[in-house]
Amino acid sequence: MEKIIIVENITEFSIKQITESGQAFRWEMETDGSYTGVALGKVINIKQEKNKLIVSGTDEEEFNLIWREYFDLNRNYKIIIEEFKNKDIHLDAAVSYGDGIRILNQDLWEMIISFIISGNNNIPRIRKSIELISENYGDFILEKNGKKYYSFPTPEQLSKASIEDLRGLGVGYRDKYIFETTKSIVSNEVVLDSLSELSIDEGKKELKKLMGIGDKVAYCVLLFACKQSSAFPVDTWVKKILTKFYDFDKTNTKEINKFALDYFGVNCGIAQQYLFYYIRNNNIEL
DNA sequence: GGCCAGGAGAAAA
DNA sequence: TTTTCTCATGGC
Repeated sequence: MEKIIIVENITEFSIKQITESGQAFRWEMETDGSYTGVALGKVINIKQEKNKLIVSGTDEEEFNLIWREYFDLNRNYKIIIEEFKNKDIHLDAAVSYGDGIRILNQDLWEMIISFIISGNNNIPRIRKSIELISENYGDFILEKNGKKYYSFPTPEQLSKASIEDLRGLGVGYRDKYIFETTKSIVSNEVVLDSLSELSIDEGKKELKKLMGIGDKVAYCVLLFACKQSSAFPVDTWVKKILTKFYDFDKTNTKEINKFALDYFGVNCGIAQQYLFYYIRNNNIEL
């Protein structure tokens, strides 16, 4: 019998918006409107009814210990959103459209590989590759409704894959990046344990030692796995946002980050997520 | 059939 | 130091 708990009084939270906003790749909507996700080596299902969550696959103790932090429920979004709403009409619209988005606190290693795959790629194909990697190199967790779920492999598990093996999973030319990065982690050439304690600049510098990680991917990793809400990833969509909404067309990463921090504030990474989701899902005049 | 996708590395300027 | 070219792949 599966464990089911009910969590009440959850505000500024939409499981749909959170899992469909392009920050996580292993959540899927079920036919009943609930969402099943694989994260932290576990499988959980969440059905949301306004401010109430019906969560299966965990218990209260584990929810408070792990999932509360994963869903960033310890952060007060009311204050952040209020500040964004008063910033300008674009961010106001983006925040309204993305109502309920929170920045997940995901596994560092999984984010590194996931966003290496994301480069010059599209979200459905990124999801597909991550799924295949998990099926082939992760651990079997459980079977539910005829579907088997696998954890994301550890660096040691993934190190068993050759470049050719990885190419077979649809990652394209990123096969070498994944192979080399995995090797760097397994050999302790780059140590992930204390990465979250570094400053944002030091963290980026460390991450960029890994093959396949540049400024954009490093900021995604820092934002989605290291609680660096000032990390401001700039992809093709955010570039459009900056030029069209903010008349800012500089391409230098340092200058962009200075602008983002000065204008949006210390939570510019969170602003970025609302804007990204907004422009990506609306055909706004470009 | 060219263009695009949550870019990065290597070569060239 | 900054710009340009190339990379694998599926969807349109």
